Amino acid sequence: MLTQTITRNSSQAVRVTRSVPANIVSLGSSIAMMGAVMPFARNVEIYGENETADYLYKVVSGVVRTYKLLSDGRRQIGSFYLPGDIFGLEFGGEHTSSAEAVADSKIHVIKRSAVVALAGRDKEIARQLWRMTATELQGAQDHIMLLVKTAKERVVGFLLEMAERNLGASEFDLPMSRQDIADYLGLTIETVSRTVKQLVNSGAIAVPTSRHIVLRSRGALNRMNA
Amino acid sequence: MLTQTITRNSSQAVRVTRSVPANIVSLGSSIAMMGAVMPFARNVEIYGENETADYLYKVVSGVVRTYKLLSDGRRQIGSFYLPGDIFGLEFGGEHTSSAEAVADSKIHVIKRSAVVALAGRDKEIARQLWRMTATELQGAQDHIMLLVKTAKERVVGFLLEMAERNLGASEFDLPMSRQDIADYLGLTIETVSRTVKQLVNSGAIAVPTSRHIVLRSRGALNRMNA
DNA sequence: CGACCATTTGATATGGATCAAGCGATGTGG
DNA sequence: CCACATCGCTTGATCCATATCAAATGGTCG
Repeated sequence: MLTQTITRNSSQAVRVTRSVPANIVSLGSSIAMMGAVMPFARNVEIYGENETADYLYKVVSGVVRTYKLLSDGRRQIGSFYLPGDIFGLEFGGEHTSSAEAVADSKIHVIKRSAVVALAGRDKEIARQLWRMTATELQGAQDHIMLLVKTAKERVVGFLLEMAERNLGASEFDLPMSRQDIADYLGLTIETVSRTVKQLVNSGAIAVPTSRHIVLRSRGALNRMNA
Repeated sequence: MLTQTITRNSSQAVRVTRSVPANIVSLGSSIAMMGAVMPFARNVEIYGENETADYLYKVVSGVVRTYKLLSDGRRQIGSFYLPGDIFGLEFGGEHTSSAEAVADSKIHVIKRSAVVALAGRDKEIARQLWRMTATELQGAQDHIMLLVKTAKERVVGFLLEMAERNLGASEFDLPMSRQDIADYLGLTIETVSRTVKQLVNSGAIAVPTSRHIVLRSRGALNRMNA
């Protein structure tokens, strides 16, 4: 089912932690000054499930997917992370999913211990760590709702979600493959492909190239979204 | 599909907050001394989706389900909460699901503001709030993995989860109906019923009464769990 | 006892998976 | 720079797991 390079990228982030003023309020901005930016090529693993979570990550450019495998090889993608998104934050010491670059990406890598230490001193940072986990939870709950819907509803839900992530644009590129979409939605690529075609035929969307989506009728899409 | 009493329980928790020593370490125990225990009858709503999250809750006895409804009435149960479990904690101000008593239950109700205030003073409490959210996240991720499996795998997964929650006992009562199980697993009650029957026929479990489960072969069950 | 609700069982329908092939774009080696 | 191999996506034919529709059974409570 999957054909992916499992080449392990073994280079490590160079530690560039600087002394950080105590009144930092935004985790995102404090992250910007801690750690280093690393490039990851398409399909390269960023971390593996059950590995020690020594770092957290912020997408600078590109896209990342997190996923879990079932024993028989079925893959379930948990989330896609776009530029600006932070991922890999765990409460416990281990990653609960694997992470890979969907496309060539630049990722800010920050030592977890540095952030946790910062949170110990700065209540606001601690609060933001909590909020990030809460946001992830919200996303997982939305994902659950997606997975109990029909194929058409799942695809529509996915496209609307991607549109939102693109600031509500009604035209955008999909950075991930049909297989990625299928594994995110719990469908097969054939079903994704056929469902997209249906949406095109109904005039709700246009797909000038397979990776480019144009939302033609939000109304129709929202109605199909249950 | 659903037949449930939507009687709103309008009584409010009496505030019984006492002054709490600053060195409290366990959120669970601090909760035990804040707020009041309230009874909720079977199928009575504890809170509704989008309501202001003024309280959080700890199950003293009985069982609670949280759920969301799709516009057409399909219900997805997010979690079941058993005695000792805390639920209803939100990072933001609103509940993201509704909550109902599955059976007659006693619930400890705590003012959220009291806990948040406590967390502002006590770093350890703040950390526990974060951990609770992380635990919820973990549960939601496990739920996602359940929802992409076959019907048999879902039912087996559910039974193993319930066994774990009963301290690993290989014999336990199900406090919830087949409809609740179906709505948790994203299946119909007929499929749940038939799948359970299959497991009985294969000798993996016994079901002396519909609400009582005996795990006969963990090995077989684990093998079926993918 | 009788009514009601939960669960099971049976018959049939169907959405999405599977199996198989074709097509178009992309990149690579000669 | 072309030719061919490869990869990602689509399309078609068929199958099957689960839903749906319908009815019977069982359990519980007034």
